[in-house]
Amino acid sequence: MVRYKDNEHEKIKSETRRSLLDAAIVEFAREGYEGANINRISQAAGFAKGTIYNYFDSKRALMITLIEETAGLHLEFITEQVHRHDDASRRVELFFNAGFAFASNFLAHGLVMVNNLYGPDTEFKQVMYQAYLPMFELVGKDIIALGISQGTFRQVDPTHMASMLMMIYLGIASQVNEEGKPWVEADQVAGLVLNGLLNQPRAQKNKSHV
Amino acid sequence: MVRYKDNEHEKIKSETRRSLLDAAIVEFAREGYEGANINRISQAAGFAKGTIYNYFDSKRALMITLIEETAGLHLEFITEQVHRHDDASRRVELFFNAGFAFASNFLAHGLVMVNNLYGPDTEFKQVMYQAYLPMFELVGKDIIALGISQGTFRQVDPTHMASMLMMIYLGIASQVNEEGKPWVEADQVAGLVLNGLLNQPRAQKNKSHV
Amino acid sequence: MVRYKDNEHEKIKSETRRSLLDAAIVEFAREGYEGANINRISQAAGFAKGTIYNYFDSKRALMITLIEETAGLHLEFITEQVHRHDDASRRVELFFNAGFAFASNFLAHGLVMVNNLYGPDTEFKQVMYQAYLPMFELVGKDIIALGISQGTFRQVDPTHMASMLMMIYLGIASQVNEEGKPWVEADQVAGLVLNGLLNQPRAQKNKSHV
Amino acid sequence: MVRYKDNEHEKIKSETRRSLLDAAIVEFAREGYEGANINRISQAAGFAKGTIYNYFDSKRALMITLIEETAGLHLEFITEQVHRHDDASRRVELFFNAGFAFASNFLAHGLVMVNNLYGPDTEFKQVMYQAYLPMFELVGKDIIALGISQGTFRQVDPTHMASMLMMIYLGIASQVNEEGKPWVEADQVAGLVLNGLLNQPRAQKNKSHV
DNA sequence: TATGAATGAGAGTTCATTCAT
DNA sequence: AATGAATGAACTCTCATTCAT
Repeated sequence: MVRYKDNEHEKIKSETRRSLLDAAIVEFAREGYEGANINRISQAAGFAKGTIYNYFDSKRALMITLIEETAGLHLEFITEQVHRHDDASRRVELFFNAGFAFASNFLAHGLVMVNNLYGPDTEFKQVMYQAYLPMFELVGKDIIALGISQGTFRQVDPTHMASMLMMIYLGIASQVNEEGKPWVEADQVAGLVLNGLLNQPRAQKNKSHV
Repeated sequence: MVRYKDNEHEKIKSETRRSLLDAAIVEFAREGYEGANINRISQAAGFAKGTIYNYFDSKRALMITLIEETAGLHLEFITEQVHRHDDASRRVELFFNAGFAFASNFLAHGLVMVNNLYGPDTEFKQVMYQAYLPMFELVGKDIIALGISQGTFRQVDPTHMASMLMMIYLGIASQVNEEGKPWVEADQVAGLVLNGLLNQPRAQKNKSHV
Repeated sequence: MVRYKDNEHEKIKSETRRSLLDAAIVEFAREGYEGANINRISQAAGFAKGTIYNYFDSKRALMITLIEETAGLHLEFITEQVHRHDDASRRVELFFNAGFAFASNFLAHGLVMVNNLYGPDTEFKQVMYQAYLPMFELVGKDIIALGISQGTFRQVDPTHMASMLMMIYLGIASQVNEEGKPWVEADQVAGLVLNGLLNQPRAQKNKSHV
Repeated sequence: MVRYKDNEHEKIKSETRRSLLDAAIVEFAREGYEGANINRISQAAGFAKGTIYNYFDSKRALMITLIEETAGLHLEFITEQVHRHDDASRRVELFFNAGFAFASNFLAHGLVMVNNLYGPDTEFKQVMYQAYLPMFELVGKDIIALGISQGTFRQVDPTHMASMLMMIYLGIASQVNEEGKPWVEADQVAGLVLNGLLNQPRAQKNKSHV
């Protein structure tokens, strides 16, 4: 039994896998899970129908891979930006800004996540919750609890408030138009939320627009 | 066919239609649009599978009917409660309370609406927006603009703020558990939002929890 | 809820089902279970591809139905003939004659049974054994045990000998040519077996041929 | 490519071929021809899926090779034992004993042969008959005709009786349980058959069991 | 010689929809 | 108006086979 396994094969495999995942997220975003067509994904990636099954066990497995990959990407994207400042109030703004930027830059990923979050498939929902737990923790600890300990936020329950922020974020960020623009601006939402969080609500700016 | 029978026919027809719609909303809520099974809907309503096509042109037409019907029901439910008080701040609370109550009492309807709102089907989304326009107007005029004219709310753009309130409401209210309970309370959301809206943010109550 | 279910529907259903089963046994006989094509069966029966699924849950379920139906038919066919005489020796001859006649007249049924009996599918084997139990009992009780009680057969274990007869029968009867003719004659096998069973082996007839 | 390497290549090739055949007979026995998976065979033999096509043109060709190889093995096994005695009656016993021993010792081979013998694939059946012709001849000449010339067997047609013996043997020997044990003993079958063959049927032994 | 990524024909199955009754 | 048998397009998934390395 001789093994010729070399870097060449590994490289091809990883590139093919990447193409398939990229094609899949686009298809899932456009058609939803049920409407998505596995053969179309394979062909959009430049391969024959069957190829996708060399990389993923099933349509469901493909979606689950995408959810987990996206959650990781999403977390990384947001964490990196939130941690740029140490002030909790500033972090709230960064959180919404980064979140909305993610929704804009990774339009398909965002749509797929929201489809799953609000869709009827309970397994996907479960996977979503698991995969997004770290982000809940980020918001709860590195933003809310931080703000409380810094004395700038009211004494709220961090977990509870984290849920609320996440939901507001998801609810709004997910409603983007076709270019990835949300209907409202990140700063406006951040402002609204901060007014609810701060011990000393800030002087109102931008009186004429939210 | 004699005339005195016509009314009876109309009644039977309308009862059948009602049963079908009721069965459909449950099926769509549980399975999503693509996963829903026309046959199962008919059976659940107590009819054979062909019957549904005597009342609706297609599965899509059935869903569109449901969206429009639900939007009407939803608007009526919320309008009735919001109009119980004339004070804009009080109306914000009533709006969230009524909204969450609707999500609880009309669980299936709520799930189907959210599925469509966040789902991939653009036609359904269009129909949703059209159908919910009156509710946007209710919030914009009878709550936000009212509050501004009453002097209690900041000078925000009513349309914009109405969008934001609707999205916060939908984002949160849609994430209910299986008994229809949302993760956060209507009052908490209303409090958060009011703090962002009021000229004079209220003294903070419930310091320990949100 | 009005029911128009009438004899017409029942009749159509039972005729269609019959056609499908008839087409199926032919297809299974020619192609084997794995090689058989569900769509081809439906079309051979004069229906569209999908029709078969209005009558059978799956390809497997269809095969199981056929096994059970055939076993019943087979038993009925053989029982009727075996019971024509009360003498055990005569019944041995009738058994082999009836069995070979069945293999000839129900060629496809016989091939399918033997395919399953000697094939790799354990579920089908199980179903076969269950379905053919009554025939084992027929041979054990109404032939072997009868012959012993009549004093013409040696004191053999009825169950054991029934197995042996069944296997000899199946082994031989199943090897028919394309017109349904077995390679050896029923009478010859019966003769061979009777010589092994009888207390007083018969005078040898047909000396020149087996 | 230097010459002294050729022998080594030949050896490696032949070892690889052997591994593939060994893995194949197991897979075919467990899954049947249609259910067998070429990929799984290669893997079980310790090679990648493509390797098998360096040695066999196709799945069918692989099966045909196995049939022919097994028939040779089978014949050798039985011939060797049958020829140990010169007495025809004794040879009948040896034939059944050796046959049942083969079924036990070469369980997978036996299953595959029987699958093909009773299966729907006519090409495989043809190959089987061709490959087993020498064994038919062994039985016809070295057992039946011998017994007749020795005066111990009745004047039967050797070819015909050989068919019958082969079929009884295959029919019974093929129905082994998972450890390779047939339901009835070789001696019992031999006894039954001998009683049908002998000029002077033997005194009955084992009256209580078969 | 061995590899394994890629192929694509073909399978079983589902189900919205039609229509004669 | 209600029925339910029939339809057939469309889908996911399997796997024998090819071939460049």
